[in-house]
Amino acid sequence: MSLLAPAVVQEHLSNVWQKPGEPFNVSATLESGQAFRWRKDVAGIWWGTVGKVAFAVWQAEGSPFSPVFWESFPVAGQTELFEDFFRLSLSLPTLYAEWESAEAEMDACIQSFCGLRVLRQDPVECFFGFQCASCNTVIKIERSVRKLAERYGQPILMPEWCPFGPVLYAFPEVESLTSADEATLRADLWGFRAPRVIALASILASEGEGVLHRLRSVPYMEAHAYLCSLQGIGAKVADCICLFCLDKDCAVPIDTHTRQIAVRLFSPDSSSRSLTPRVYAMMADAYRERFGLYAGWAQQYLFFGELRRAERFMDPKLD
DNA sequence: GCTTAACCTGGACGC
DNA sequence: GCGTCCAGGTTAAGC
Repeated sequence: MSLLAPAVVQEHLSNVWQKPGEPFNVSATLESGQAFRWRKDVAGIWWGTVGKVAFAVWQAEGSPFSPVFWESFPVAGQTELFEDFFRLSLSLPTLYAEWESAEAEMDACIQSFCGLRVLRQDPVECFFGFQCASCNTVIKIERSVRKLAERYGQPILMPEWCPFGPVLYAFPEVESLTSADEATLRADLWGFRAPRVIALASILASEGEGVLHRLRSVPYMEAHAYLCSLQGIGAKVADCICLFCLDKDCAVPIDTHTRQIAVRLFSPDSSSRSLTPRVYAMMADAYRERFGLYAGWAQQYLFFGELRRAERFMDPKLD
């Protein structure tokens, strides 16, 4: 493994993030199922957008303590936004010590995904991205969300050396989605979720600008209750939104993977029980009791480990 | 309070 | 090539 950045990185990514003793694993962070529109090119550079700003990010693979090179577009050097999105002000080693003493299985996850961070995404993109997740596969979610941005989002002009085209697209404004066409969304694989997108956009638009952003400043339970009150949003999607964009670090989304983990680690007797609201709450509380205020972050490590295990089971060549 | 079926559809898998 | 099953969920009806 070489820590030497490719020529294209040295030439074009002029900003560097590195903090002694503080890990940041770019690939694990962006591959762990939190965000659906980041893509890696052949040089290993990750490309994605945060609001109306596009980023290119590179780090030597498998080296979470190595420098991270990055650039933003169209305005260069958006350090505050970069550090905010990747939550780089949060120190992980302290959390690791707490998690390892709470759960033996965390040790292997931390070894494997050291530096994985929970993102602070744009609430509108996160909200609609996880709309697409119900009864779906990650590949199809990524395709559908990307299509949505291309149809209704604002283009961001990219430099000629960007391999993903002359423009990337910002995620659409809520107002743009209120006038989206259901048949078009269905053609983009949104399926039965298509009318929900339009209906939810109308509700959010009627609530006034920034209704989702305002949830960042209310307690977790209040934000979760508001999201669950919306037609088509259940406890799992509400928890994904709370964790990945609303600063609710204790939110624990219980899906098929995190449920398997909970059964294995905390409550083997619940393996045959249906995931009713009561069982959902019980499992999420079990994570919080064990991992504390950052239970959602700990869950993300265990979730990613489970995901990787499932991928290896499907395709042994990955070993 | 729990179980079940319906909602879309691409891809994997078995035949 | 074709049929069947599954996937990061939610909802409402029936019990």
